[in-house]
Amino acid sequence: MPELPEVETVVRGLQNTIVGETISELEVAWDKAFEAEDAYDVVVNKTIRAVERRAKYIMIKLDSGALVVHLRMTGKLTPVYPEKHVTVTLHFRSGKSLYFQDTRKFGRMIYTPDPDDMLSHLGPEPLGDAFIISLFRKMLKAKKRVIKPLLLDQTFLVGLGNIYVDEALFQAGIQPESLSHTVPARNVEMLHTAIRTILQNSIDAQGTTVLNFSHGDNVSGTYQAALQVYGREGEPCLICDYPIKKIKLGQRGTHYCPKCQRKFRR
DNA sequence: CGGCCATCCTGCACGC
DNA sequence: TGCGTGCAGGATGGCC
Repeated sequence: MPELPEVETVVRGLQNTIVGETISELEVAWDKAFEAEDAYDVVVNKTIRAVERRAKYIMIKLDSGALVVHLRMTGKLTPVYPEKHVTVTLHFRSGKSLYFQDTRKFGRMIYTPDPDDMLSHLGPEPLGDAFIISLFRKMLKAKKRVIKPLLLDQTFLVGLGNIYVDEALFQAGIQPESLSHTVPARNVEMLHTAIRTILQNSIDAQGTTVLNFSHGDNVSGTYQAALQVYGREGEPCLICDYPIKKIKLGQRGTHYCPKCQRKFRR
């Protein structure tokens, strides 16, 4: 499933392939996948001026306004016609097309006249220069929440999905049920490093590696090799050999090592 | 405000 | 083998 690194990879690809293309036709095969305040044809005859990423959203900027795309779990944007599960197609004057393929149909493409406004509720970018340790410490202190659901909350911090959160908390030695404001500075520092390292490494890997995501915890490719707790319930911790535990937290499967990760509550 | 739940949707794993 | 059931996930919205 696409998390921030895969979205970043998609954006970089689109920057090289669709900027400058003019939309000649919009084809909506699955009605819920496309939203626009006005009629669908607002995008027709508009030219793509830039493609940017914000959080896990892809912003396809037009002469005016933008198409904001969220791939959710199974969405893909591809210039090659996929046989199945195409929800939206952008046809270009050049004769080329861009297909939004989405097996599970959770993904959305939304036309908005003001993309920055639409995405203004989102938290800071973890890989941005502004995301420094002192800021992160303040952010965690300001909330009194269970840390895992907090890190998944995109209005708090963007980019982390269920898999990366489990991995980052493991690397930082923090038990997922810990309360955000009680985590010691040392562990906050480790968490900050873990989040940035995991995301950056994953972006770097996707530039050169074809990752094959199949389903749930059945993840293959180099990505899987990097997973230390996610999907490893009952298997030995790579540090201490104690069996990895799986619990339900905020409706999400949560994996951690009961020995290596401390529960900070006060 | 925070925690919890359902919702969306499909494919896959599991048990009988 | 074949069927039914449950689970996985990101984001949103409703409820208490």
